[in-house]
Amino acid sequence: MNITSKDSLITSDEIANMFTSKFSEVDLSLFAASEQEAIGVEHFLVEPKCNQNLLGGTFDFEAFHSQKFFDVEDFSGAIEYDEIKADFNAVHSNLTREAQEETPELLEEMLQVAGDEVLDGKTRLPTCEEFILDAKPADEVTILGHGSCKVSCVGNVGLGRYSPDFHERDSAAEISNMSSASVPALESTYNQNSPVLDEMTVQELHEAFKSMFGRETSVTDKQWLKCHLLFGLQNQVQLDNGLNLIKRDTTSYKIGGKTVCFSSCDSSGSATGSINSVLVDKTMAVGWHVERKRFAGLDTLKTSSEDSKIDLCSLDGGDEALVTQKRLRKPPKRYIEESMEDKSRYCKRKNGDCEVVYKESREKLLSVRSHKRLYPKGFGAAPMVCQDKSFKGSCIQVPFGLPVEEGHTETDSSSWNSEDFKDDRLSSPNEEVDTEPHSARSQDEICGDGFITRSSTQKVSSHRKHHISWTSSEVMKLIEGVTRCGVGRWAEIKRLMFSSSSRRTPVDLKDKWRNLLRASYAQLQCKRKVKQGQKQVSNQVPESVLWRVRELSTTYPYQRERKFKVSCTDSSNFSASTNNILVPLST
DNA sequence: TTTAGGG
DNA sequence: CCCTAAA
Repeated sequence: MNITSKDSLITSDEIANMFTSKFSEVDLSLFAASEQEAIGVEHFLVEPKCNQNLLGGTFDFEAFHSQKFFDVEDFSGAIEYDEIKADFNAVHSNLTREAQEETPELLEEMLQVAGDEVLDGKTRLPTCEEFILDAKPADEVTILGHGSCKVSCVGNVGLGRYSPDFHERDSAAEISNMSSASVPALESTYNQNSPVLDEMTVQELHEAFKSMFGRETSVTDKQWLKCHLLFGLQNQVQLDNGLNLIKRDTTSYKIGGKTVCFSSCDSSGSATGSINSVLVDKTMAVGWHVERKRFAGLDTLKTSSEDSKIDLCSLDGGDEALVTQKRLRKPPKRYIEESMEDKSRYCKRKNGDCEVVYKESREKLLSVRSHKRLYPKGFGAAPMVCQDKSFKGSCIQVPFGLPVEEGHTETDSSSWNSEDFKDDRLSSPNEEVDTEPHSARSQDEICGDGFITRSSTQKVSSHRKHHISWTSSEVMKLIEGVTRCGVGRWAEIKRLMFSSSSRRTPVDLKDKWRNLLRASYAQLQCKRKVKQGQKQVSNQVPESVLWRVRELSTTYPYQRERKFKVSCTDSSNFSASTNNILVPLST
């Protein structure tokens, strides 16, 4: 069942529209704060009934799947990162057709979450958004908008449980999980609530609410307060646990002399899921399933190609929060990894450099959205990454430049010295500091395991290779390899000449060759300009070697660098270059 | 997986 | 040296 009509195709732009203008027109009360919190309460409290109806058998994903009411593959496949192309109409019709007798309205409502009917939906939307918006100060609401709220909802509520599966496009599994596993937990947890919260008076709950969300509330409904507090608490757990940024066994809140603890199972176990689900509106099942797919990357940090990025930067006090959706270049994996372990706590604003101070509660709520913070490509030299507090810092800034390589000194020309380059073992005595155990003298094998020793000295999980200077022997081997195999056959050269060296990859060889070529060319330039005062820039590599490089480059010209070569020096008397095309000397 | 090329 | 695209 793969009827993807144009009507059901919702682009992100449309969603944005729907969530700003139209949606707010439909029901502004959803975004209201204190005075209308009652609405939130109402919606919130209504949910269980609705859920029971839905989940009591009427709406069963498993059944749907098995009965082929819609094709799960198509369903998941259609929901791509930037576009939601799911065939909601088809789903909708099937669902309603099937279950109309029982709770047609509820189904209707539920499906509107995902379908485009959401635009004119008179019925209320699931309370997840309402809830979160409701829990925020009013001044943020308009800025945040609906889409970001979605993210928060998704990120906070559901991801932890499913994160391990995100990379698999196995919607069937997820869906069946949803119908079978998470729902019972959800129901029970919801009804049980926290005993600690039960004991608390309304005043204490108010206090707790204030400390958690940073504002007062006029609502005196205990249940409502408890729900909100639970939500906040589970946010804590979620952040600490589900996102795996930091592992903590318990998350505790000091509330009016009482301490509410939430234990969190490590590594996103199912228990987390139950906690997560406490406040999830079950009618969101369809809706946020879709959304979740869309923002899957938020949780795992496993960046998959280019997906919708939630660009958020919360400013001091949270008086404004910019939420933009951008399509940006994905940051290098290393960048992310280094970000994760960076201890820096500073986050610079785009235009300034004020340190960001989050309010606790807001930070928790927002940070999930900012979890996958990306930087614009041309953003300057200091992209920023806002992370949640689990990092011990609101934001971290990772310099774009390469990490400073401590303790390594360039080998400079000493490796070549006046000696010929055959004395590779003598070369660059400072090189083996972290690489080659030169005691093992043999010219080829020295490279064999140096890498291992280096890895132990590296920062954990930083896959950045330290700069390893090329030794004269390596250069010679490279040249030899090029001589034999030709330029471009780096893998072969690697196999032939560097088989024992785990630290030089074919790409390295390629890069080195490119550098050599440049060096040789630069040398030519310098030479031609007979500026005696000019120090030989390329003194790292003996001229003879560069000559050889040039020779080879004429023999095996790079298409691209062809314009370099030959030029002067009568192109040597290198006999082998019989068939080389001597490019006429430019200028 | 390898290669080329940009950064 | 890293990253990505293309093959």
